Amino acid sequence: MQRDTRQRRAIRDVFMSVARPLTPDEVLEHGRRIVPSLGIATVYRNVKALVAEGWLSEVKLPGGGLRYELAGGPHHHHFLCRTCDQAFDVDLCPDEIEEMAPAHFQVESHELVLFGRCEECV
Amino acid sequence: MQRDTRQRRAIRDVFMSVARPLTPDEVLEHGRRIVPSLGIATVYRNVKALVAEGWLSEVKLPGGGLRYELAGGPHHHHFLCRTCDQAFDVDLCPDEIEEMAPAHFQVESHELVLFGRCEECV
DNA sequence: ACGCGATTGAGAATCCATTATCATCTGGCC
DNA sequence: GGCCAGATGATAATGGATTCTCAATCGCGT
Repeated sequence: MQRDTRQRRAIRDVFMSVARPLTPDEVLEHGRRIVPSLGIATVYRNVKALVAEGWLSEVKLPGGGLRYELAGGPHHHHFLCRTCDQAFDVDLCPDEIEEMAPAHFQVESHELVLFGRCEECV
Repeated sequence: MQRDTRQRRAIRDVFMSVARPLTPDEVLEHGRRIVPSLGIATVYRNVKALVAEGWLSEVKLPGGGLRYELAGGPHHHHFLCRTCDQAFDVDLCPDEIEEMAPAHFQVESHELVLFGRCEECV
């Protein structure tokens, strides 16, 4: 059966305290403040498992690789800082957004990304 | 100096006739209908050169690698078909979109992507 | 405390997109 | 037609993200 390890607990704590989409490297960096020996393979394994059990969801932003965030939250979008490459949540969403598709196209979901400089990098 | 080769002409023709963002592989596939010997390295080289001279622009969509489209067109967004993975243009754009950022964040640009099934794949 | 099977972590291996290499080919000028 | 530097194309090499391997470690039920 699945065991409750320090590493897995640390990874969950990271997502709960940081509250924004994180790359595996960011998870590693934050997680090592809790469990210094944490390895990247463990991050990938646990993130994958947490996605499978529905606790995390994948966030695909233009450009780089996948990020992950707590699943189950309300609909929202993201802001990607061009300077520090951190992603942040954006709570608003224009409601007419899915009516913009070409005729005869079926829209299933959408993603809106703002690019710029975050508060720290302005 | 730069020479006007069959391959480069074919690649330009592909973008002008297809009129949607293309991956290098899609450019190769379409280009081979014009110049069957076309190689992927030539596609990458020419696409890169066409971006450098401002004739093409890069399109970064969530997930996979880069796509390219004719530069200089009006502001627009994209639709990505989950079934055939082809990208299409979406001409509309909600105008309040860049006002959604968190306070103290500077927005420089934005990207909106609709996901679903294109006309062919419905 | 014991034992075992799940988990970890370091490094190797893999995957995929892109770029470099280099012998061959070819546009454009004479 | 002939030259030759730029261009091509097959293949190898690269780089970055992710996964695999496997010996060592460690939850957890007994």
